[in-house]
Amino acid sequence: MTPRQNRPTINQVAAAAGVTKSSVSRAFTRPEMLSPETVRKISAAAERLGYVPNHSARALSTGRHGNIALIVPDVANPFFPPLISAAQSEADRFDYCVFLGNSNEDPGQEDKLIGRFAGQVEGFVLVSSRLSDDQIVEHAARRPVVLINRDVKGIPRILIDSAAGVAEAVSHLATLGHRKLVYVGGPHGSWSNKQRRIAVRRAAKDHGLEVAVISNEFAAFESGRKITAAALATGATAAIAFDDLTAQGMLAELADMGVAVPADFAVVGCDDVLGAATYPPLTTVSNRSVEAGKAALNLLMEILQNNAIRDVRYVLDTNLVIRKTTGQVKAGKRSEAALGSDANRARN
Amino acid sequence: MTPRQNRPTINQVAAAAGVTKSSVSRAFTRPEMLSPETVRKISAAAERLGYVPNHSARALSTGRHGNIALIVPDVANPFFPPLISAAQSEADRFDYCVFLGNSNEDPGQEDKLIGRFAGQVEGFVLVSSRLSDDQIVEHAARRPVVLINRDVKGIPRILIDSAAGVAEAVSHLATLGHRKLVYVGGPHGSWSNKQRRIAVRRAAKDHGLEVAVISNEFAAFESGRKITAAALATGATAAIAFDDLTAQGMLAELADMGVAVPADFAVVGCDDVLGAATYPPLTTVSNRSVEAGKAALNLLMEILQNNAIRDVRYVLDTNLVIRKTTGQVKAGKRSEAALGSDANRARN
DNA sequence: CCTTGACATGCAACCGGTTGCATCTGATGG
DNA sequence: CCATCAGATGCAACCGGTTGCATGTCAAGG
Repeated sequence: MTPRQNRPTINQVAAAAGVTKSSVSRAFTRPEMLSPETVRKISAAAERLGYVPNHSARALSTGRHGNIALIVPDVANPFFPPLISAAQSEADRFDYCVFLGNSNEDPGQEDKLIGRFAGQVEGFVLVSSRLSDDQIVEHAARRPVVLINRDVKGIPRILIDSAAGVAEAVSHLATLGHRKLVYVGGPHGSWSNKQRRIAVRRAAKDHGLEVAVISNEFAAFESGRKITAAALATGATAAIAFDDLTAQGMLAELADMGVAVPADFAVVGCDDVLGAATYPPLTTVSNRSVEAGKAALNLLMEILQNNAIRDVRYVLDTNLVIRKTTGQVKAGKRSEAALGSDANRARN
Repeated sequence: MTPRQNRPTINQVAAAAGVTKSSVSRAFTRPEMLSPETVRKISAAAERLGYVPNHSARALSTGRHGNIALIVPDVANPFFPPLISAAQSEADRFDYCVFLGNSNEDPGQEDKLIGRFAGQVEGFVLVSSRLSDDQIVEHAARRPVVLINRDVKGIPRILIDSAAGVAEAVSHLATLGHRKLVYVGGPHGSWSNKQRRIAVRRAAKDHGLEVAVISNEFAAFESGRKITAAALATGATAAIAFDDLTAQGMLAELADMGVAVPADFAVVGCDDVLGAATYPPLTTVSNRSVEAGKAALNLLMEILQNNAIRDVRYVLDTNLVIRKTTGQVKAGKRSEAALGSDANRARN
């Protein structure tokens, strides 16, 4: 019933080469233990038969699977694919296979996926995990875990520090004459969101700017559109959005409303996932997701090799990429900042 | 040395429940063979110990891994993530884990990935595979394979028929008064590219339009920009691009060149991956990638269950989504069509 | 020439499940 | 009351590798 393909086994190779299976096994894993001639003989036989070691059998006896799992909240969010791709290329260098999990922003789903993968991976990379700190610690106790954009003490983590870029954005807007900003937030469980919100507040304070905060659970084009009216109602003359998608949605909505960007309202995105592909090209905070993916994988590999978890906290800096959605405030706009702040739904 | 976690094994559960491991095994796989009371006893013991069956051990003895592999040419191309996400959700329903492979448009890499995965998956979904037909047939002989956007006889396949949408686009452009079109191509090995090119040619013939074809190996924003001058030089008044990314690049370049869209030049994309997010919002051919991903997975699951490969060829229709990058040809433009066709680099 | 030890290879147990067959029990029917 | 049989459970082999230890060989050293 089971559609077992008749792939040759180690025994068949052994028979063909006139040795025992121990030698065949060693020819593949520790050839230096064998005489060169034996290795050659075995390789030839293996080649001839088309032998490929059985992954499950090997995993069963060694406990190492040669697999890792990468879990992201939303594959379709353009922030993640380049990261996924980079992580995968790195894994490839180490001959590891990558399971991809899509938690769909749902902690329950994320937890379930981890459970499903747990039996056949050596470690996890959790990107922008939506789990609680406790859950993460618990999982990390079982298997090596590396986090990206999540700051949990004791768990190795790669953090993209958008704070620096966001601060630059605020400073840039201040220089352009803006007096009141609105920060349009992102998902609740997101470490990046919290970090950006705090960075906006702090930098604004340094520059003596007013800040309104609007929360917006789902980061996407459509929700960016929806939130735009509320953003305008705060009386701010510029918005810093949680991410480029949100910003892009705002641009579309602003265009439909006849609000000129950047003349009447400035917009800054975050993560630079759209490049110069928006209209007008979006001023945004740079993105280090490729490096983050690469670094996370290398870190995980190192941990797996040394079998020792170091408390690493690796921070990647960002900076502002100025394009065309920010500009000098119009003369009349500054005074309006004082009005209409009742639409704020500030969170801390 | 091996960091084997001390997860409880079937033997420990057996001991705790006072039965043999056969019964524990059956309690999980064929509970109807056991008395309800025994099942209850075993479940309780398993629960208490936190027992989870070992995936590798199970795979070793049954030959089924509960894994499948999904291979795409470029994770970062926005066409694929929604498909990946959809396939994953479906896999989840069947308790399957998904390996993701990124071939980076390279047949060699794709082949290598398949080899790496082969030992631990029950089947493959190859999306827009860049392998040769022979290679695909060869792999399909070993493991069940389902193709998306690749038409190989005898291999189950899901095809997104953009031909219908493309034909609609040509007809739409003809109605608007265009007399000469240019098709801006995509990757060589791409079935979709071939299909679209043929569809453009055929529909253009039906409507008595002239067609130039420009090839453009890598489908992306930047290459879309680069190809724009050549596209204009053909003397066409409208372009149909292999995909939205290419079209978006063309829009950016046209804007920089001061060519008004759609007044001076019309652009049609393909795959509708950008939604209304370009400026102007892009007229494009609809996309069925989510359905394709879902269908491919269900097909694969069916094949795995029935252990019989049917020669399925499942076609998903598309249609034109008219937005703002196509419009009536300006009076003076029609006559220009006859000129400047020396820049054509037509391929068949 | 015998001892010693390094090196190459074989032996057999083990990893953690699954499964065909044997065994045991108790109920059913003649 | 015994033969029969179905249902529940145990036994042991097997899946395909890895690895600690034993064995065998051969060259160098005393």
